[in-house]
Amino acid sequence: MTNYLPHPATEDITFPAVLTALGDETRLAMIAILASNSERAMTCGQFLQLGSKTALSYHVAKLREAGVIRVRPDGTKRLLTLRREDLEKRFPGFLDSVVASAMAKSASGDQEAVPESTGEA
Amino acid sequence: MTNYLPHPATEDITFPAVLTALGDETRLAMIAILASNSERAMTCGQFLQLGSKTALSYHVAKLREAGVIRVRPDGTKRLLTLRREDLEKRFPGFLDSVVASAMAKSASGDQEAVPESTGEA
DNA sequence: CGCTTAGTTCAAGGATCATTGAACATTAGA
DNA sequence: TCTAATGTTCAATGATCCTTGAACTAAGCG
Repeated sequence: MTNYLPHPATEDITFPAVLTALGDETRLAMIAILASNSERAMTCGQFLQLGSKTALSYHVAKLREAGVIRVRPDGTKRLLTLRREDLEKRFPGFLDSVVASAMAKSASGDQEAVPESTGEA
Repeated sequence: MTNYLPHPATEDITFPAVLTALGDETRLAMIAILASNSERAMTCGQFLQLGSKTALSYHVAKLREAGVIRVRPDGTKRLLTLRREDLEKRFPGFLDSVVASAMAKSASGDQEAVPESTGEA
């Protein structure tokens, strides 16, 4: 199994859990960054601007447990992706409106896309 | 001033606060009921199915402080309304997607519209 | 093996949350 | 004025949240 970190099945994602997971500035910023990065997978390390390693580990777990992101081990790293399709299936239009609002807010904070690692993971 | 209960101005409504306010089953249910009631004002008492008077008072305050609902005194009652236009101005499409998902979820719970008080308060 | 990179786990701490019951305030009606 | 209806406030309680630093695990490189 490439997938030993527990993720809820699509049908087990609940709306209050997703809302709660997104109702935190750090996590909302992570989602905005992930979305603005054109859906490319990102590592926890690429979010260090938002908090300490420990704090990020905590927030990543929250987002994963709520079903908002998928976390896949890759060497010593973790690759994070938005569960866009699953969320769209379950809560149509919701993620897009969240991302739009989250990016509008963080626009004042001048959120530039994270530089690509030219090769690959 | 008809409006002594503190409400945030439209431009002061923040996205994380709104998400946090909605990330609770009771409050989400209240929003779904308010929306399903065709935007008519409702009183706290009409939500007693969802919790005690004290608990409702608490949740109503949370929703008001986050800018999700407006609360207007009317006799001994409080009239609650969704701040639909303000939210739409600030987070376009968001409320509609939330209401849609919230009603889909509570559909299993068989949420019928609250009977109208045929006369008026 | 030894070292580095990347992230996790744990315990502790302070903050906020949601619920409860008792007491209170306000408005309206008899 | 007395009483009922509708909510609010307060203090207490147990749960959950977010952050921190220290210790740890796991993978890859030389």
